[in-house]
Amino acid sequence: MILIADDEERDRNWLKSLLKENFADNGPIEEAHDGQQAVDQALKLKPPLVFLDIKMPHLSGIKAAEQILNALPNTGIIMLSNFSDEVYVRQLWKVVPPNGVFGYVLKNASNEQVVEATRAVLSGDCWIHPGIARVIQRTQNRATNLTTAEYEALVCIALGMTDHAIAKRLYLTEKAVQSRLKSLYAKLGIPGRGESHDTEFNQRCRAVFLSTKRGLINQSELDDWETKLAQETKAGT
Amino acid sequence: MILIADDEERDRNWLKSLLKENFADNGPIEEAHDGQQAVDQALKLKPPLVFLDIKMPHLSGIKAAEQILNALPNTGIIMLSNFSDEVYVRQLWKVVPPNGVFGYVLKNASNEQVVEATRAVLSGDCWIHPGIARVIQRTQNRATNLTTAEYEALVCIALGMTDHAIAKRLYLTEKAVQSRLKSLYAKLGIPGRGESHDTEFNQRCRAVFLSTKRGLINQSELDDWETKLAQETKAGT
DNA sequence: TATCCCTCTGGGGTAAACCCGGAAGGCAAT
DNA sequence: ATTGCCTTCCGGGTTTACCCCAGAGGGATA
Repeated sequence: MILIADDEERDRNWLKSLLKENFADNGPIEEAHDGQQAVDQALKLKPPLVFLDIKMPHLSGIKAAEQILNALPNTGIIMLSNFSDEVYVRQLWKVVPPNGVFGYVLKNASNEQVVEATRAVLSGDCWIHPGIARVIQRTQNRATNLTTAEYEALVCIALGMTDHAIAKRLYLTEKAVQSRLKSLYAKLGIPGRGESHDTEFNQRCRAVFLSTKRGLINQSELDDWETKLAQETKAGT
Repeated sequence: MILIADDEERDRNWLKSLLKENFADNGPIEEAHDGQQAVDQALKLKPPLVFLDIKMPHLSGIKAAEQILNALPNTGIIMLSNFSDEVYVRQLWKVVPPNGVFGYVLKNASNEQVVEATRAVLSGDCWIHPGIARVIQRTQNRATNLTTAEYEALVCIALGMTDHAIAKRLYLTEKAVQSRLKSLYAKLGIPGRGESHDTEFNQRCRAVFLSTKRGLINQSELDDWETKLAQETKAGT
């Protein structure tokens, strides 16, 4: 029994036919169309292996994985993602138990790679797509890894908030916010006003650009944050 | 004879099998792996119909279409895209001849939609994916459509440039840059400092956020702009 | 021709974003 | 406990981005 959760029909079909060819003895293949269905199906059917697309309506693949692993820690999880976004690796690291079994494959992976990953997870190993190896490296590097404080500030400026608005929202001084931003700029390697005379940057926008480029943040995540923000400010007033 | 240009093997195979099933009498199906190959193949084979993925290495689908249409104006073009990004519609509108024959389908289209689009273009009609209908509407709406000047400014702030840097680059006054930005903010509907007391925004970052959300700009386009920028500044000094 | 819109220009002001140094707190090491 | 290190926070300054006003030239439309 293998469960596939993906909102795109084409990807589901592709994966299903691939699994049917190579893993016919692992029982039937079930499908889910969003994160919530994936959790429901997983808790009911208790499959040993679940494929989860990261970007799904209602409930992201990460959160679905969290809920599934809470109830059934021995479930093997293979995440599917379109991009090697650092946001996701970052979140996933917090969710997966230290010795959990999981795989991470990009959607542009070859068929062989997917089969390999599936085989690995089924036999209790992990399989990480080579494309995100350096991303994981970066999340563990002191000089470039962002702290939670810096990450919060990053999300806020990416949404277009002012220092004052960020301060009010996070219960900080404006100075504290600026301090966070300052260290954020430093870690992203953005030159200040004095240095690097040939290229002038608006650090705030530059930080957003570079972070998006490196996959520290991405649009769909930001959209989630924005709706969350709108709800809280509505409740707050 | 039908030519398919896409850098993703999976998408090529999907499209190829789909075409073979439904359009077997249209001759063989040729493939290209990037934009440059697509142009070369098209000029050599002169196929009546070409599928072009927008996001390809070396040469984007848009530019490939431009070159192909320059040499063979009667070629039918069907663009493939992952997202309903306004940038592309914007560019495509300039490239395609007024009465040119083309289609635009998103990659999450159903098989039926692709067949429909193919049939339409082969018989001399256009086929536009419903998902981007409103985008096209927006590109023709006075109040929300961005002018070239505003678009240039948008790209620059998205890259993280300061007013001064933008002015120097576009040979303008800082005042002119600010003027462009002001009208840009207005069209995006971003409130200024005085108005809307509950929500404060850094207009600059907010503009980038909203534009990305609405598909006016996207990361891969910005990356292209940045390399172009780096080259020109290198040549300029 | 008259009208509209876009764009650039100018002066002059306010508030926000950024720079400097310094100091309180947690954490690890020895 | 002391020393170091890092993160986070604070205060006093400078620069940049944004605001309001008004006006003029170019281009398209009618």
